Amino acid sequence: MILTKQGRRMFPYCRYWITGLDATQRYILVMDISPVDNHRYKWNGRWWEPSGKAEPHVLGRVFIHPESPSTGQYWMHQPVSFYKLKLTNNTLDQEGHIILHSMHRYLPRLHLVPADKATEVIQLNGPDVHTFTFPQTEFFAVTAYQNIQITQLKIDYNPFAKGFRDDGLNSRPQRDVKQNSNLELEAGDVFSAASIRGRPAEVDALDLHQRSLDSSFIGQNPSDIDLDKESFNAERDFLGFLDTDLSSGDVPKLKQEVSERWVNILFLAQILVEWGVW
DNA sequence: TCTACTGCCACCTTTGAAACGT
DNA sequence: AACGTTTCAAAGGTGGCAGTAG
Repeated sequence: MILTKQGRRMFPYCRYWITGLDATQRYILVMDISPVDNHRYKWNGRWWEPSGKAEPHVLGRVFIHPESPSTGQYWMHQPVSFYKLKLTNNTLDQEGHIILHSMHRYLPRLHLVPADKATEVIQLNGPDVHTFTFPQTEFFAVTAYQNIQITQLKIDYNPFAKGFRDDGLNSRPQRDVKQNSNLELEAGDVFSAASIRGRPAEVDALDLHQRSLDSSFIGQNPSDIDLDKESFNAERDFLGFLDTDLSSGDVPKLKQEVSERWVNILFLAQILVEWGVW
């Protein structure tokens, strides 16, 4: 994820499906981001490797979902998006963005706080607060991209970066493509590796894109979409989020089953792993 | 000298107000 | 007058790149 002084949105952002809440109970949804370990990292051209001790983490910065507090019924009737969350490396930030350090490794955390238990200071480690983390959402914070494949992935799927696509006027100069011709081979390897895992050998980027578009709204009927004021078109939604299911009974717990949509995200995560960037 | 960071830029999407048509 | 659609400009988000700092 890119950090800037004025704050930069996460992309892909986190979006959660929540079920099993008490429909009438009001909840506050809070997201924060915690360091995964105590290392600073560097990119050696192929993978991230530890490079010294981590900077002290800036505590106390969280993102409270703007629609909090809302009832369990409200949170469950649509996916909950955190696309407005912004990251910064400015330790003097006054905007309330989440402060992270560049070249460090982080994991987003979702906290479910019963509203009637909430005081002016939300205690995220309180007994009634349920915290969820998903290893798939781990990321490295940087101020400039280290890996051209991640850059290209974001350009391809972030609608705000459309101007940098190959068919755009501001596309990456051809010389870069030539310089990185070895990356094309690696990308080919990725899809070969994908086919080994049960995907058809003919799968290509376009196909992958289409498959994901097709499944972007699986399980979401038209009324769901109408109800979702933050609903986006399929292209914007594709890869625009790290989509995650939560489920709960009396006590929330992780949903074991995975939807086809989630499989898509996992598949893409797998690609990034193949690339050596996750 | 090298690496990470910063500020500015062009290009894009989103959003909301104004203009227009029914 | 009320409502719906279209247009347009401003705001905001994006990565690239050159310069700067350590």
